[in-house]
Amino acid sequence: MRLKNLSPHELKPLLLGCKHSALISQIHAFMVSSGLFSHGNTIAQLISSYGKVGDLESAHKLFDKIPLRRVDSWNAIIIAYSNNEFPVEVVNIYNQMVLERVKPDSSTFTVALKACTILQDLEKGEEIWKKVVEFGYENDVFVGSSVLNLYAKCGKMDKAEAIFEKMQRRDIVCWTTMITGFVHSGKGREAVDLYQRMQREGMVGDSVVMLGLMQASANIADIKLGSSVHGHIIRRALPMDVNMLTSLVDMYAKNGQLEIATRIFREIPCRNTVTWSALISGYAQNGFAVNALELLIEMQLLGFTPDVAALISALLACSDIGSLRLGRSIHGYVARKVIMDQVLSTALIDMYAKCGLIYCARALYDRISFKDLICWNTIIACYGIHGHGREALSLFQQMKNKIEPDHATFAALLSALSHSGLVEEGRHWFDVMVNEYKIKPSEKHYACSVDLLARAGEVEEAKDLIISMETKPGLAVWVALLSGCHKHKKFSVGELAANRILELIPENTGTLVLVANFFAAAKMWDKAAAVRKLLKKTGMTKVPGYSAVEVNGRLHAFLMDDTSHPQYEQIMGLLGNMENEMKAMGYVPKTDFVLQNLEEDVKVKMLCNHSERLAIAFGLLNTAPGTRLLITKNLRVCGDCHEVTKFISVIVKREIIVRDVKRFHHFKDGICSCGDYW
DNA sequence: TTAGGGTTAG
Repeated sequence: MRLKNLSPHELKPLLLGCKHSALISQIHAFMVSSGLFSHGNTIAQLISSYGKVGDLESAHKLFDKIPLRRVDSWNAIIIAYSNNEFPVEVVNIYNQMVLERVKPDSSTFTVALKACTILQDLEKGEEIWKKVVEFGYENDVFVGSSVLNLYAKCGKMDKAEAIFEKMQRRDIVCWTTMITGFVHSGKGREAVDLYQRMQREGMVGDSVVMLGLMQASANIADIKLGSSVHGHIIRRALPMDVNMLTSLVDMYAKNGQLEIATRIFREIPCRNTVTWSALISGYAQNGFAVNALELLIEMQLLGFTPDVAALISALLACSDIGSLRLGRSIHGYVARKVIMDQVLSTALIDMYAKCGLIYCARALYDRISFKDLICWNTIIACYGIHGHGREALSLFQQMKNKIEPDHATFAALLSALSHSGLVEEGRHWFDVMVNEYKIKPSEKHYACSVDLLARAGEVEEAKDLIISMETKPGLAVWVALLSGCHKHKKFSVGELAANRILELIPENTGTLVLVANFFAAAKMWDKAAAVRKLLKKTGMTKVPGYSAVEVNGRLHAFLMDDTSHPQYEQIMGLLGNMENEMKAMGYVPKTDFVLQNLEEDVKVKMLCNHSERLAIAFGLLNTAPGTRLLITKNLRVCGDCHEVTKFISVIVKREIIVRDVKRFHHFKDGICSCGDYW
């Protein structure tokens, strides 16, 4: 290339097109030799060009050589660092600029505020904002949207709103920043309201706004909103790039519409890792653990490397089905290939705990130097489901000195106390939550407390707690009360709870079955029959109870009375032999748990076919003596099976862990970790 | 116009 005859004016477009550092250096050398170097504009351009190709060393060397640096040179270097993702350097250069009394302009402030956002450095950001006001840039939309984003990303939506309301001019980016800010802070409703206000003010949403609204739809589980956004995108012919399609997959998946999500996914021509992860997480979060894991394998077969999000979703799937072997192998993969972060560590803690290995969970937890809120909440919840209420409480005591507990912390704590029957502690911490931490109890908190009281037999107090609720009590609290009444045979309060549940017209069949079973236990056969009729009439059937056990890395699931299994005869034979031994040891079948009006011997036979027993027997037959078994059950484990498992643990000298929908039962030497309190 | 808002996860 001949540079000889070029003027500074002609150099600029040439520099703009440069993709290689060497070429820029050549132009740079030419400028020095031909005396054009002192031309300020072109120097800034040169710095910027070095920045664009990532050669920050050359950019900075050049910057250092400038004798009199004007704001455009400063901007060129600060933007170069910003674009190459060096936020700390951006802030340093900004500081240097202020020190040298160079007046920043709109670009400087914008970039500096963005750096503070990335660093989550609210203090520095606010200091910069003071300068913005001092130099009269507070009405600049670029600077304005940057400060909105700073507040939004630091979780200070109230401050963002205050500035937003005072803005004299708002462009689409300002609106979007607020909308996505609300979405990220879990306020999907506010995001939608703001979008509607934006429309009223004559603004038209672009692709970024639509992405935000799709997240809001997932956030507030509003599929109508999501599909109308989808329609809007099509009508306005907004570009359907892979990001947009990924968000659609994510939105439909999060709304439980997995067929639609999968259909869109299959039609995407060039999926990326995020697209895969979005669908994997959709499956995992909706309880389709096996589909999630299959998809993880499929993506790898097609040459994609799973990212952290995919692995975390896969771990969630492993937790769900209690697949320790797969969970461990993901842990191994992660340890070799991925940088361990807070989110991943927490997912691993959760996986080990849900697969029965609470001590592995604890070991991982102990290795984390800085624990965030969710990490603390997770370990407390883990001890809770294992029935270690005291340990959960002790962790909570440590936590509250280090970090502010939130509503989820108290939900985990109350649930832990409830599983361990720590009634007095439960009463105390519920009060502390309300009066000291000023957390308004949610349905979940009430449900835990009602559960705690009712399970301990304090059904009157539980009933009064429900009556004291400010909001209308939902299904969860009445169900908790009903379960307690069922357990303690408090049929009159129970009947009240059952009636309330029926008034609320539960969509969940499990809940109706619970009510029917309660009426049966109370020998209110007419009412029980009426509820069963209701179940049939509305076309609802009982969710089949099943139990699963992992043997040699494969998951085997059993339904109740599963005669189709190839080893059925052997399984029944083993159960029969063990039953004789158990009877000799003093076992009496608890036929109360068969909640139908049947003959006693038929009831006993029905108990024997409970799915957890089939899974246990299968596990015993197919693993080496002494192997610990983990059984996962999708419903609650029944009282008779609980008793039987205790005996089995003695007869076969094995640890047997049963994880039901609520919690763990760890059987060893005839004792259950739950102390028979569940 | 060199600058601001965007996809998956515990």
